[in-house]
Amino acid sequence: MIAEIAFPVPLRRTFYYRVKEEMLGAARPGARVLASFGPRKIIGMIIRLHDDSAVDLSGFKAIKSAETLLDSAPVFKDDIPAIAAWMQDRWNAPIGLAVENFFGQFMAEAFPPASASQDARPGAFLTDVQLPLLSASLVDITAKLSGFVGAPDKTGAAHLLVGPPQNGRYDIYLELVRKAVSGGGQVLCLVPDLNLIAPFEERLRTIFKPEALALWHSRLTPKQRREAWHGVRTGAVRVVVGARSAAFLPFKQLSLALIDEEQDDIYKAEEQEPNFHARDLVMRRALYHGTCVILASAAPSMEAYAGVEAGRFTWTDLPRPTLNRPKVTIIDMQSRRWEMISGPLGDKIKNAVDGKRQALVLAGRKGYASLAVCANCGWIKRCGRCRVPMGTKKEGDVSRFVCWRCGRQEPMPEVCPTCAGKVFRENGAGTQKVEAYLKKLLPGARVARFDGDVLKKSVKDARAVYEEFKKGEIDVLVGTRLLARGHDFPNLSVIGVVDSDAGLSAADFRASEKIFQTLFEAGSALFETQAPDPEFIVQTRQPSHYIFSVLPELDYLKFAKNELTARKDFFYPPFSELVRISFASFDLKAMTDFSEVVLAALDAPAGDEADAPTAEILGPMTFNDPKKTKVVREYYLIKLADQKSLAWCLGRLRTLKAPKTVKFKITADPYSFK
DNA sequence: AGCACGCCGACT
DNA sequence: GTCGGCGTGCTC
Repeated sequence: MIAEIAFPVPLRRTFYYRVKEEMLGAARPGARVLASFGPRKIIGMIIRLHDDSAVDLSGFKAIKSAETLLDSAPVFKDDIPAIAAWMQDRWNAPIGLAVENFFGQFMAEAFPPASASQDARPGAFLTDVQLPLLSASLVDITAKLSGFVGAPDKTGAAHLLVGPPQNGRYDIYLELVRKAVSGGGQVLCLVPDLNLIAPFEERLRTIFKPEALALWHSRLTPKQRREAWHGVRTGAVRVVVGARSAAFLPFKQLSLALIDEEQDDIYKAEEQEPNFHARDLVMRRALYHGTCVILASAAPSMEAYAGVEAGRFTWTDLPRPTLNRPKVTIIDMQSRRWEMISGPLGDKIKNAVDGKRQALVLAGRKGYASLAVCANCGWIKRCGRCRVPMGTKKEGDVSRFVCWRCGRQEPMPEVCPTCAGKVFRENGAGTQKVEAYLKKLLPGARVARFDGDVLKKSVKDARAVYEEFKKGEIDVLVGTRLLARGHDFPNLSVIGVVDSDAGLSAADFRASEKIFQTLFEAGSALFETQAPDPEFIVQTRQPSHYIFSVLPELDYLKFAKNELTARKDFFYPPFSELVRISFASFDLKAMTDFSEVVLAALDAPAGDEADAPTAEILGPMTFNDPKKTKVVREYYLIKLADQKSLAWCLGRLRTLKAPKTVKFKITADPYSFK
């Protein structure tokens, strides 16, 4: 018997080992084995087993034998070999690293199989505390979704719960989680970031005993990590609230997976191998657990929405008050190049304050300005490390340069180093600059700021600012996108967005989606306000962008239908699978020569490979690396019809090795286009 | 990723 | 003459 083994190394391939006689009975795909790998001994996972005759072993000097078997019984309910292979086909994740992510620090540990007795009494995990009665508007919604939890399917369905986080979303979560656990299963609650874990856990803690509840995120101590992981494995833990890496936990029997803010692209792990998308991974795992997946969002991703259009997913609306539909105004900033707060927006804020109402102003970024230019000679300060233009921030009366990329700070010189000019023009509006401007514009008004810097300085102070605004002790609050999502301020009458198109990159096919989502979430806060005639004012330098033609109605469905049609017409996800291949080199010719080789490899000549899919190729997009001016870069986007073609394409690309002078990177399902 | 092998610079 | 820098290559 021959075993194909994946090792925790960044290689997209398996290795052949002989299975020893005494191991024959117990060796099976999914079992971990110790084997000598080059000069060392490491733990890998059996991915497949073959009869000796079925494998061509010529061309190998020797075939080693796997030494010891760690697992006599499966650790995971899921088919990990299949999932890891799929992660390699889908995200170009090295198969062995994909496997390793499921075990984490416990990869080399052997554990006794979980006993069956531990999950005998689901009631034992609940406290005696009863959930408060649901408000009438939530009863039907909860009943509908509960039905899915009780009758999970195996078709890969998901259920969308659509609406802003305040309107009872958490009340529904609690009901569903309780129902799932009462039915004898486990629950995974995935949240986008660390600070959403605590409030969620707090609410769960009222109905679950502490030992039945676990948190999972990057800042756990080793001890907490161990307890949570083994608790999930043995079934002692019934509910996990975690960030995206919780998608890999060894659930014994998952009966509900809840993905909060499903549209957040933080769920795509792109910076580190193995790359994966937590939402898609959980949905794949759900197939093995027969789990009900709930995707919650105020503005669902196009992937989720497409599932609804195709009839694969269901859609449930949260109640949404419609009496206070805000008036939306788009302000064209092209002719107002030097204005930060346009006249109309300034007037509305002033009116709001005069009428004892409140205003929220969202700026594109924290800090003061995004760019400082010498007014005399045009000199621009650049970061010594990153080569990107530096922004400025103020501490008291002292201005400093800050790099937006690496955070490095430098003192601002008295005079321009090239022309000795004394005046710097500071372009681009950060929260500090907007705050300063509004304080001048509205003498007497109470203006405050809430952004990452305030939060970093003191969480308590930031909290206080937030509470003061909520209580009406602050008239105008200036903040970043941090403030856009899911708040209710009853006396809010105006929301202004200063640089709404700051993130509208032409290269990113998801740019419209992202901008609509943030603006929609921000605008939605006005649906909740008690103030009459709320106004949502959005400044942009690209008013002709189609996003601003659908924004005024603040109608997600209208946007989604539009956007989905555009995606279909231009053959973008979710209608195609995307691969980005990027090249970087000091040597332009070597780079272009190699990229030609790569493109030729995808363009399978007729007869050479009959089953080669057709790929639509976009590019090259060429640019200089701002970090190192001598490096040239380019990338292509490859669009493929389905996951099978995607797997073929990645397999083909993997066989190509770049010359030493050229850096070559493959990104499957890319989310960032900087 | 590790780990070995290998080929050039500064040391007891 | 040797210790050790990290470039390159390999793992069934």
